[in-house]
Amino acid sequence: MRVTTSFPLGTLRNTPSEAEIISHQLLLKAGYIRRINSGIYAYMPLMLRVIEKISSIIEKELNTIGCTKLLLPQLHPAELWKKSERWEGYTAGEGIMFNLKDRQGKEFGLAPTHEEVITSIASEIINSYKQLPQCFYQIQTKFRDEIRPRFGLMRSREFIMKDGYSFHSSENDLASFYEKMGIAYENIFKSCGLQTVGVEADSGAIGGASSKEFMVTADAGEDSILFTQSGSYAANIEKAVSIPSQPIPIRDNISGLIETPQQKTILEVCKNNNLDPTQIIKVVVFIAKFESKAEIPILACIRGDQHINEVKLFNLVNKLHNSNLLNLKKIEDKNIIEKNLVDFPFGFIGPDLDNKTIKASSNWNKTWTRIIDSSASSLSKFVSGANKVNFHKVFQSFSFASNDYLVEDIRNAKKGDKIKINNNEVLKEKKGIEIGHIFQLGQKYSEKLNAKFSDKDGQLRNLWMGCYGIGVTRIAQAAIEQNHDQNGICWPIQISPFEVIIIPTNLKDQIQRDLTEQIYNNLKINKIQVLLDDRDDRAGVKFKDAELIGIPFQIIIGRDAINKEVELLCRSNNTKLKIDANNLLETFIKESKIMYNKNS
RNA sequence: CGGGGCGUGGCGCAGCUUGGUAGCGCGGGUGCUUUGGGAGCACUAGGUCGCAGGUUCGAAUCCUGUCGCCCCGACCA
Repeated sequence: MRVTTSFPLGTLRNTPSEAEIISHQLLLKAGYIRRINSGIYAYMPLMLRVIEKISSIIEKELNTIGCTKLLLPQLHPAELWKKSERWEGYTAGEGIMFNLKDRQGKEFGLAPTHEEVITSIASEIINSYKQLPQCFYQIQTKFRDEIRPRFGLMRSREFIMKDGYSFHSSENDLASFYEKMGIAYENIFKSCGLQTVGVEADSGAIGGASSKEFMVTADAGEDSILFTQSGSYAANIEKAVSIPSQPIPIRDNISGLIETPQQKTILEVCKNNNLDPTQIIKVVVFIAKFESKAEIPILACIRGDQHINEVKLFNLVNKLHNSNLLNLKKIEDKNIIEKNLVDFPFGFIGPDLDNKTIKASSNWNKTWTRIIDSSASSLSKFVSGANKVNFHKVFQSFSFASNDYLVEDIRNAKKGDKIKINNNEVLKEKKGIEIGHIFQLGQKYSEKLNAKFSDKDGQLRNLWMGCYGIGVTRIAQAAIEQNHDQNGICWPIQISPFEVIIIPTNLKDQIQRDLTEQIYNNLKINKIQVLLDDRDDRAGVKFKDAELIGIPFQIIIGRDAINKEVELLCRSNNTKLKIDANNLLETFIKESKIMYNKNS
């Protein structure tokens, strides 16, 4: 490709002010993307080549394990999503699915994901266990009405995703395919030149039993990963399980009511009464709203020095009820409290708060669902709210054993926690960018969409399903976050838009021009992906742009052209080789091979 | 949705306090010079100052409303 005739670069001298993180700034400055609207971007020619590179790496790896590529519609009829009972949750309120009506008033959604469509197709074309297993995938634009799009392609409203769906005759077969997919994912990310870590994850709104996320570690990441140094454990903070520190034993001479005027926070209570946060149980109040319109008030109790993990709590509450949980909110708003509660001692609530605090006139369920984290339930003597304004209380040998209480893990694991009692390894924390996520869905969708097959015994059974996503455009940006320097992008060669860029320093020099053409044509004939910067600009301009756009190799043709000598420069480590033009192709092939092998 | 910031040519910004009809750097075009690290000189094109009202002889500037973008959070995955 020639820059002047077929591949305008569109680089900028100044960094657009809208970009906060380095990868986003570089994508804009180097002309890879242009913003059209919040969270909506155009992929410019350079970017499209990166996307195509990543896509073909994915395709190659997935085809190897027997997956089949197809392309599904992006406009989905609401009825399909109503069958899976996700329409409400995905469109109402804070749902992420863009939706619209056609001229007849029929409802549609713009696809954020494709479980419904693929399951409905699978149910039609898969009849027998003999056709299983089967895995379909596609690479396509997804639409998500993100509450807050940010950081360019990291969280955008339109993005390119590889999504795959597998179908199995048994849970075992699903589990083993899931493992195979995990390995394929590792190969894919390695082939893209990325350093990733696989972590246990929450399966969120997609649902299902087991799920694993693949993270690119980077400070700009939106997720937190907890892991041990040895690699024995790694999980998303939303999912991570750990052992909290030992509580400090509470002193013997304390009992009964403690007057705690205006002391609404754990810290204030501790400071004024010579207590430690580990001796206190804090009670946080939530309201859970379900698709069935049911509203259930929740008391969540946890040791004072620990924090509630709302994802864990959400999943738990969701399981307790046979309707979908739409939304779980802390109760803080005065109006909501006044409308639904009576004599509510906000700031002084204990785990034994009376059900009578819920007003008869309220829409809420009239019993508190009491969920106790095990960090709290293991305390036999502790301090908590006395359910009376300005008072706390010492609970002596209080037990959470009755039916009123549910003891579960709703605690946020944190760095410094141990993962096993007899193991001194502690958790460390890093930020990560989620670029892939694999799920064992089980039969959730096949059941709702009636996708069955005949098993060996002639019985109709629900298909077992897995689903597997990779953020293609997100990989591109994450790769920049991991591979750049002060001068610009340093693409891993596997996903670079070109392998090499030719920079003639002075095109007015006939000798340089001739040598440039000769080298360019020779590389092209030999199927090297080469960009020729044939702009009649000064050398400095072309050097700067080449560094900015991050092509891994530069061939510089300059004064020594008269001696048939050129330079081969490596972008990432800045090493320069002076070579005879006749040996250039050979040397380049050798050097690029080394780089391909190093990265993957 | 709450908090903060910002909307002035393709990009980065100044001007606004104290109203007088828009400016700088980069980028673009033409010419000459220059040619291995974002060149120099000269000329030049390009802006309903986000939008709508209002105040005023006169509004980028003051007032009201509105839309949008970015960041933090909530939320979401």
